[in-house]
Amino acid sequence: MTDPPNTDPVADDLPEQMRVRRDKYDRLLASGANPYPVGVPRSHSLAEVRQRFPDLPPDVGTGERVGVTGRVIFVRNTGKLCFTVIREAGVELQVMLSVAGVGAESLAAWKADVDLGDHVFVHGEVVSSRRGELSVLADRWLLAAKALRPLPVAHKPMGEETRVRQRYVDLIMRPEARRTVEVRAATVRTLRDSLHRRGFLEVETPMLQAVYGGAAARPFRTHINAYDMDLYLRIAPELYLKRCVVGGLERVFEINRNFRNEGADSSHAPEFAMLEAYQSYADYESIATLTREIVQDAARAVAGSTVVRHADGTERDLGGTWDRTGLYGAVSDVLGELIDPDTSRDHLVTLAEKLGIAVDPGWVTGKVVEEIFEELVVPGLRRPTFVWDFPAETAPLTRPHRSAPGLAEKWDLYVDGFELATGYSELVDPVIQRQRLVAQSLLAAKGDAEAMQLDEDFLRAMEYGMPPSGGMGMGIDRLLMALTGLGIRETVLFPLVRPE
RNA sequence: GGGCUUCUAGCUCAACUGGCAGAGCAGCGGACUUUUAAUCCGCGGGUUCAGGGUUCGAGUCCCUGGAGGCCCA
Repeated sequence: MTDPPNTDPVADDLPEQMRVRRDKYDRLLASGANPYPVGVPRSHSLAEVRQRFPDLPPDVGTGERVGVTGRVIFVRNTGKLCFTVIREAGVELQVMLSVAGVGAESLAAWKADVDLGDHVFVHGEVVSSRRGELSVLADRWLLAAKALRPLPVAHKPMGEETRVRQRYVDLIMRPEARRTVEVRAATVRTLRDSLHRRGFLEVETPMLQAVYGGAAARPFRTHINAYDMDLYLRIAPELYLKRCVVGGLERVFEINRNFRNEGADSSHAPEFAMLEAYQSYADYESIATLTREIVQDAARAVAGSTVVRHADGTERDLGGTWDRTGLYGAVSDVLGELIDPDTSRDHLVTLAEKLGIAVDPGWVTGKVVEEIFEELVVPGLRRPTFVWDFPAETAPLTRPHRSAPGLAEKWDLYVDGFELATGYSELVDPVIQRQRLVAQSLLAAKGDAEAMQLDEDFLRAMEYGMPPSGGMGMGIDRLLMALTGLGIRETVLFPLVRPE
């Protein structure tokens, strides 16, 4: 069923260019043509045509007839010979329509009915134009799908907001947008391959959780009608992946979305894809090697080598074994005085405030050190750098350092001034783990919105015995940023935006 | 949360101290059988983000709200 033409009162309010296209649509229907046929007899993709005739000299025919499709992205209509560039799957090809080829009536219909943005089918001989452009010289054509909205100007960059809100238009207009999607897909596939090659099993753990945990973050809350109870969207998969390790899945990973109810800016998104991997009988040293290797695998997959090229044209070498520094050592160096786990909280607060950091009175001592670190050291970490041995207080799921009191066996990996990944020797002692989580739940009771909940089932699992393990987590969006130099909103196809 | 800033034609942007709302591309009509952001002639296209206020007169000034961006926390 189709509405009769021009009875929609809204149609009168349409912008001129949409009204024009609506009128063409109506006219096509009235003439018995179908603006949205179920299919067209395509014989070759544009890529296949280009592949088959890579080096045609100018102004020759091939005798080869093909049926091709594509979106009209460029139109130059003259009296008896029309040139149009169509694009399909990122490949462009010129089509030529002439009076001699299709007849006067069909050519007139082409000029009257086809707009920029339409999908068309063109059948004809593969030729080259006098200027040497590979082309299909039509003997017939069909509309494959009418575009009712005009495309943006091809030669001026679209506004960033339009690009994000209407990614489909961005993908139509900007080959680079398509390329970013391809790079992301290649990266994720490579991560999976790298881990599978190393004997890891991919699992999927709950996103809807009655008790959230595994990170310090505010959750999103939702509700399940069947149980009439509140649930949380997960902030991390860690506690479930550790249950897997307890169960004997000794190398597991998950690539999936986490949700954190916090600020949204150029490097933080409320939902973000993350890789977490856990390996029995590994520790934070071997997990660092694993992390470096899979990042370098990803670089080689998208750039062909460990030297990646960023969107601004600069290059980053992600090869080699990467720098490493100790957290306390780095902070001591930049402050010019010794800072260690015994440094008093009062002194650290004084230093922090001198740096202009707004110190939250609820911060524990280790948190103050980390804030100073993030303020003074992180922005300078451009080359991939592991920062080792964090304060134990801020890492409640991490094993205490094997030799240094007050520290945890945790590293963070930084590149281009942001955190890319984190890794631990996992805490597997259920008694200490219970003490840590009880302490966290007390913080929560005192109003710390980022503190962890007490997950009794997780503790029960730990009490069955978890082997010594290493674990790591890495933001997929962050990895894309490191590989491409793009902002997070460019690496995500449909980032969250407020409704218009 | 605070400060600064932007929102005008389908798209990208102009419009001086408040004085007839414009350009390029896109669109419509016409010419053109080799174009590469074609060219030439002609023509249309606006709730200036929304609402209120000041004024003879508001895209412009003021207030409230909305959606972006940048900086700070």
